[in-house]
Amino acid sequence: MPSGKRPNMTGNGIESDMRILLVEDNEVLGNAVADHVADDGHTIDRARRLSEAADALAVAAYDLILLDLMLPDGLGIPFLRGRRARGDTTPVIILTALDQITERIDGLNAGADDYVVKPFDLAELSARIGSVARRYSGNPNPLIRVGPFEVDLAARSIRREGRPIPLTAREWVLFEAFLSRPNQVLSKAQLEERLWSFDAEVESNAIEVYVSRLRRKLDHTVIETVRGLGYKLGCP
Amino acid sequence: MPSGKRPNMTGNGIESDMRILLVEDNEVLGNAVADHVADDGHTIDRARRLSEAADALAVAAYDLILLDLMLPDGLGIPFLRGRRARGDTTPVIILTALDQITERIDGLNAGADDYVVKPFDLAELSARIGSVARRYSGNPNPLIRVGPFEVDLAARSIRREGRPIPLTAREWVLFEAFLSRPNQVLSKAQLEERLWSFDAEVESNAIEVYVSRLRRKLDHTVIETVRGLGYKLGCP
DNA sequence: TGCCGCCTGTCAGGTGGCCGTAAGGCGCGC
DNA sequence: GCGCGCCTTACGGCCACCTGACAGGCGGCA
Repeated sequence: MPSGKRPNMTGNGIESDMRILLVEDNEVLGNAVADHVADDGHTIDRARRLSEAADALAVAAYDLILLDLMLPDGLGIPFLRGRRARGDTTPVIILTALDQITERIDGLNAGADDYVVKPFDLAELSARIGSVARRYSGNPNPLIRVGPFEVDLAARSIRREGRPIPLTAREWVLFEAFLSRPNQVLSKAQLEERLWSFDAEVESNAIEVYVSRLRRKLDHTVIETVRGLGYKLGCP
Repeated sequence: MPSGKRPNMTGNGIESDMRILLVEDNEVLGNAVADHVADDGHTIDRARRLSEAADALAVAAYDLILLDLMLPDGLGIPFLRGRRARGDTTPVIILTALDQITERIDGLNAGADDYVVKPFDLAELSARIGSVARRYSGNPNPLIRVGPFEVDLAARSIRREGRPIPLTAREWVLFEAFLSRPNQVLSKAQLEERLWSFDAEVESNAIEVYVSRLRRKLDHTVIETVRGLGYKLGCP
């Protein structure tokens, strides 16, 4: 979620313009939705298959995704689940023709924020978009900037130039540890205690391995080695 | 690293930790937070009502306030707004329950720097505290000026005109030794004891070598030779 | 239920930096 | 000139660290 827009999203009912990705292969329905949403003042991009959606999401950050569940190259649910698993927290509204409870539940379980059932009233879609916007405007997770990265602690996500970087549980805890004591050297013992609580029976170079993995995923300059003492966060 | 248990070897002996005021009436949550924050190395004071908080703030300066919004003698938002109106800029992190969305937004508008939603992960709280520390870090750690150098003992870093100068472990310990006894001649025996504890026998000109290395990295005038006695820090 | 993929902790090989030593040179005092 | 203390450079050994690889575990999915 681009921070520049957040100040407008005060949750007072005043919704700012959002950048929305519409994933829908049906031309007629898609065009209608796109026009309507654009009329509402939002910026909308269009994807007609999951692969196109993935490309778009890799390039830019969106405030909301409108996701059809049946695409030419796959189903929306696994797609959504996969993105959530990788740490992407972009709000999602599901557009589904399958008026079946199980699909809806699957969708919400997979991490969707809301759904509308086709055929739907465009005014209802506007209302749902507004609802999601309001919900997230009431939850403007503060972003922390670390070098080129934007960290959202509540969402447990970290992005570089809008692109989310998936971290595993341990990797995240480690990174969090560095964030909690900026500009300070953390010894391996301190980090071990943080990662494995007190029952630390880790008798290997696990810390080194996780530091290595973090560096590979983020940037090799993010974590600085202080020989003989430990590690510290690189640039502030 | 031999022994490594000397407090002055780690550079963490100097506290760059924050003084934090926790304003929270819930005993269980408050104790948990207080313990965890203390474990992070910060100093924490406890207030259970706004009146106590006001008293504490009148007596001492704090680096950070953790503020619950529902206190027995009033709400946190007006309290915060009042302090901001009076020019107090102490960073504030709001502790709020999930269902207090509007209060959260009011809180940020009232001048809070961040918030965490109860129930929150203590590790996340640590990270947010670190974040606030970094955001407000004009000087998170006390800087010592030695001639053209800026020394940050906690971060174990030394800079010249902003450019960091990397020091090895031994070099740093040696430099620290001079810093701890400014304007005083240190004999080679004293320095050896500091560098190699008591046990290790060093039968060479190691001290001379390290002094030379330090001079090359820093400046040839930083360490003065007192022939026959030892060395002393150059600049006053 | 069984299969498969991801996470996790461990290990070993490799490497680069740090460390202590030694040796040669310089300058000061005698 | 000579001795002594100090400075500097060079070098081999060692160790902290890095990273690729792998087996076990766990959960998701068919």
